[in-house]
Amino acid sequence: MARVFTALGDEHRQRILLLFDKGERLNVGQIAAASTLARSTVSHHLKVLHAAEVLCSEKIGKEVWFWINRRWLEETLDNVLAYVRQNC
Amino acid sequence: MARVFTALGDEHRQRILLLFDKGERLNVGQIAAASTLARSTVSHHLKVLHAAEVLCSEKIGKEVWFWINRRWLEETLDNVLAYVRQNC
DNA sequence: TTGTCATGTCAATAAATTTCGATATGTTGG
DNA sequence: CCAACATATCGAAATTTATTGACATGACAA
Repeated sequence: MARVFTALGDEHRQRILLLFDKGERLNVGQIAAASTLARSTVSHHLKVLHAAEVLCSEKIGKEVWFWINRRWLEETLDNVLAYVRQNC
Repeated sequence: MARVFTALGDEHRQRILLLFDKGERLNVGQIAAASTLARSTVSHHLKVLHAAEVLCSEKIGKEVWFWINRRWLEETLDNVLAYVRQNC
């Protein structure tokens, strides 16, 4: 769960997340095209986001499609918010 | 707002935040004593947390007291959660 | 004023992360 | 099989962040 905050605590990764429209899936090429970073760098950030379970992915043919793990994000933020309300 | 995630995305800073009981105020000495890090390192992390507005501080005499900015934390998490629910 | 205590700041080093190009892997179409 | 394509991975360099002890500051008490 702590990994989520690390993942979200980077400007480029935040930009990547903001690319996604509601329920949209994007492949690496689309994400890289919208970024100023090199493809391999984008790949690195996607790995971090995936490891934090913020993004899900599925490989279809040659392409890998990513989408936001809304459920996990919501659950994590909800838990932290509940903790704050109860203990802070 | 993005700074909050950066601030929370560090293990040592998370530990520091978890030290605080509900509504409690702690001074730098108490926080440093509960940590394995050097005092100057703790001071650095407190600065980061303060810059992100996660912690408030007040100097009283020789000591500086810190406490959690519950309102800001709650507001930030609430906003992000609302965004996620609406756009993800 | 002098000494002590709590904390902040500085400069140097260490460690972690980011970044990129080159290369590898795996997939599809010819 | 071969070529073209999408993506991942590797290794090195660059950048950022973390870490520390030494020193500075500022408050209080004697």
